[in-house]
Amino acid sequence: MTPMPEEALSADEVIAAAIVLLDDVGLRGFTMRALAQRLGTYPATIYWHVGSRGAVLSEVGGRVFGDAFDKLPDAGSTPWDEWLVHAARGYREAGRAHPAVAAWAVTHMHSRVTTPDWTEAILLALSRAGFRDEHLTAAFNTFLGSLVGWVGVELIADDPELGWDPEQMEEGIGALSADDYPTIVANRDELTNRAFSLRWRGGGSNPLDESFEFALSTWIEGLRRQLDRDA
Amino acid sequence: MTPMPEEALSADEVIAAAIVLLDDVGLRGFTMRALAQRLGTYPATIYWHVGSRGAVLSEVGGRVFGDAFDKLPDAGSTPWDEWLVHAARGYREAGRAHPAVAAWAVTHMHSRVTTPDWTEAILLALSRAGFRDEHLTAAFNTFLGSLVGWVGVELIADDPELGWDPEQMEEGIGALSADDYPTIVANRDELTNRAFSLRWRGGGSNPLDESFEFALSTWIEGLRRQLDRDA
DNA sequence: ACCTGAACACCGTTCAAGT
DNA sequence: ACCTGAACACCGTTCAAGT
Repeated sequence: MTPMPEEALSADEVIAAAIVLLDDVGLRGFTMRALAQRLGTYPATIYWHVGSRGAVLSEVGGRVFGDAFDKLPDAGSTPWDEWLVHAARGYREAGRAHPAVAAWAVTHMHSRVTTPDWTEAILLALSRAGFRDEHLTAAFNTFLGSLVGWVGVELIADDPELGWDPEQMEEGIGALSADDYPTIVANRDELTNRAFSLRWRGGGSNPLDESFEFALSTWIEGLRRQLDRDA
Repeated sequence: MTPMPEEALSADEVIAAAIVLLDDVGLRGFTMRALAQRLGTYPATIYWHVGSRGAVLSEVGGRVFGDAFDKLPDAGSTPWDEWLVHAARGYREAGRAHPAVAAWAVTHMHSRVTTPDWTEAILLALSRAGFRDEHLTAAFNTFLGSLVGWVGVELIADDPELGWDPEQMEEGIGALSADDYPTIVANRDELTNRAFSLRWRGGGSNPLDESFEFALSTWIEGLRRQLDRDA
């Protein structure tokens, strides 16, 4: 398990340990000191091999979503809508396996995290669908932003420190009056812990599979409609 | 500007100062000490009036998006699709006015931030559109997750500390080969700083208006198609 | 009720020094 | 080239004490 103590540490080992640490303690507990300790070394060693905390997280994101990309079918030979479904599910599965990474990725989506491979493949799929020029850009941003954003929202950590007091939330939802909030009250059982903003368990322990599949087909049907409109 | 030194501080004043501080220094620079200093008091005073840093941010989110909600038309008398357009633009405008708050909201979307008012109104609009029971939940999550997530992705801070090295990114995009990344290269000028993952300027200074409107109509057309399918 | 001032237990990051 | 050990300049939060 632990690397041979005689061997020099490698950047790859740092990234791998960072992923495990993030899974164990979340974004908040992910400190350079904790990471160094797990590797049996000192914080400055991390800086030497990878760089700052942000650099480590970027590399982690690249690794996690890069691996997910490698499992996808070929965007050039799969029907575009089918490929987008595979891509979205693949992104979400990678996120679900490492929720802290997915949460971080929402607010740090640049080319080191969403790699050129992802970018090219999504653009290729949308291009094969028929999107061109500024419509290609818009369709790309629509798909990627909706996907990365939605999954980030779903995978909120259920960390009471961050403002989720389960009892208080349940009580708050229960106290909403039918006069002021008729639609919520009429659907309370259905919505509780299933609707964003009416749940107190994050997507890690409480995945919203049905909603995700619904959202995914909404995005793709919507994109299809945009093609019809331009044609 | 500054409150009378004789007057006791109020929670409202703390929230108001917090919003200004967040606008000035971003999420990273938003510390309890800095907030206390701006109010001419001590960190413990913040704790007495509002609570922890997370509590302050929750209240800030509630205020920012609560004010945005108050400007929306009535969800019960506006056509559902039209109302969703207003709601989405209102949310995004509030986010653009306070990007740090929007970025925080993505990973902290619970009932104190996305208030019951928002939840009720969106549910009402979707209910009037024809969504029922589990389809109502799914449509709600689709709309809110896509919206909050997309805007959060758009409004990434352009903070070089966080991994955006402009020169390095521009160089990286320029170095992509046409063999490996034909679609990116063919559309490079169109995509650079306009496509998520190929930009190095966040949505605060570089808004992606066209893509947002495209995304919004994609979501709504997609939802319409879901209704057709069930009917 | 409201605030002060200090303290506790941490952080990320840098750097001189070692091997 | 790779790592140690310590230091710097911060954090969020708590708490006894004041008024």
